[in-house]
Amino acid sequence: MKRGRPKQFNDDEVLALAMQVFWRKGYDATSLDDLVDAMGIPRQSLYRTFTDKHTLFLRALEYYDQNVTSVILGILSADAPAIDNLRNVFEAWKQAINSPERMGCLMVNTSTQVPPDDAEVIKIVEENRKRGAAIFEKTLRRAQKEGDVDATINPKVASRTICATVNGLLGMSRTGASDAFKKDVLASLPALIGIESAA
Amino acid sequence: MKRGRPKQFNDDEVLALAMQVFWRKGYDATSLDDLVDAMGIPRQSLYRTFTDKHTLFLRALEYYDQNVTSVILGILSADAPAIDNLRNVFEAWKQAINSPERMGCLMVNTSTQVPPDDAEVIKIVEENRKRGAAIFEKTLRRAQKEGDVDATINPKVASRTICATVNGLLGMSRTGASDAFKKDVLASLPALIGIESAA
DNA sequence: GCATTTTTTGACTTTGCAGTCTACAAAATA
DNA sequence: TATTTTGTAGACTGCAAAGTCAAAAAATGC
Repeated sequence: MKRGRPKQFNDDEVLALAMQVFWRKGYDATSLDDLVDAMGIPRQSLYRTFTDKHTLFLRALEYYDQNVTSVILGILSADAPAIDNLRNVFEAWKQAINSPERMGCLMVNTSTQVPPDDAEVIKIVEENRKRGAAIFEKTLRRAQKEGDVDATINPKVASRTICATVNGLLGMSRTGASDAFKKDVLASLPALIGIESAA
Repeated sequence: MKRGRPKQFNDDEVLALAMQVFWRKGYDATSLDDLVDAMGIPRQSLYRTFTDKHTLFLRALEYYDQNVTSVILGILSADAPAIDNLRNVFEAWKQAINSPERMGCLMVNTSTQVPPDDAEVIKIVEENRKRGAAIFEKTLRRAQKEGDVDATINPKVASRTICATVNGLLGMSRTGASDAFKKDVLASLPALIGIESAA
């Protein structure tokens, strides 16, 4: 049997809190005091559980991938007509871009913040993006097969373009792009895959 | 006549060097030693001339606006058929996005790096973006008047969408988006204003 | 030449950070 | 109840960073 005092916190719960801080402030601007305050655990417990700041950041990126990005991927992979999944993901992006916290996307933020020599972080960010674009493309191909999207659309080009556009808008949403600006860009996404805008 | 020992450097020249460092590394990751090394001036001269790190950053953003962004605006404002200006600006973006230094755009980088409460920086970034989108839109309207762009294109929506897409791609170019990815997205920009891709 | 003004120079101070140490508390087993 | 294990608490350390100071250097004006 396991002996000793049990932890008074749940690793995933406090990791989610750390992720929030990194998301809002970025890696460099986040101090250990910020993390300790937000996570609500003693500094020593943080080090015992997560090794150090950089390792905690890697864990936070993984957590984001598995708990935030995965929602998007789940929408795209839903057992429904592909066209519905595409429309739903547009709606989900709209929510993220219009969220009042204006935090953007942790992966997008990190991609312009990471130093060029931090291979571990770059790898996570790149894989996250590639996977997102790939699943969007796959869903788009299915929508074409199901006859809901024009077959002349190039699914790889369209998914990459949409990925870039959404990335850009997520970045801009942090510095207060206007509602009109965001609305215009969001409304033009459906046209990129040759379908009518919902609104 | 002016008295005292003359400066051994030119303010704008060293400001350009400081801008390069901020552009490559970002504000937080840039130390004063980095700046002093790159600018090639004594630390005290830096403080005398530019007050402090944050003020120097503001000056660097302004310098970027007036010397880098302005090139883009100049292309769009050239005394030539608007359609030519639009095609030329697509080409200029292509150059920036494919530049081997992979620095992206200082304004795009800053928009995901700036803390939410730094109103001065946010204002400069936002104005830079607004002005860019506005001049693109103006040129697009002129191209429509000149009969080279389909009149059914909504110039405001199209310019905003292109702005978001280019922003996204500039951000991605820092973490090594593939050449194929960048090429696909760049090639789909002309379609957003209803014209054929050059390549 | 000498006083005055401004820049240079490099050492200095201060601050804030990541990470560590130590003493103690709590909870589980025996 | 003693023992073991782990957690908590917060002071501490070392370092790198931003920013300062005072003396020397280089120019001008009297």
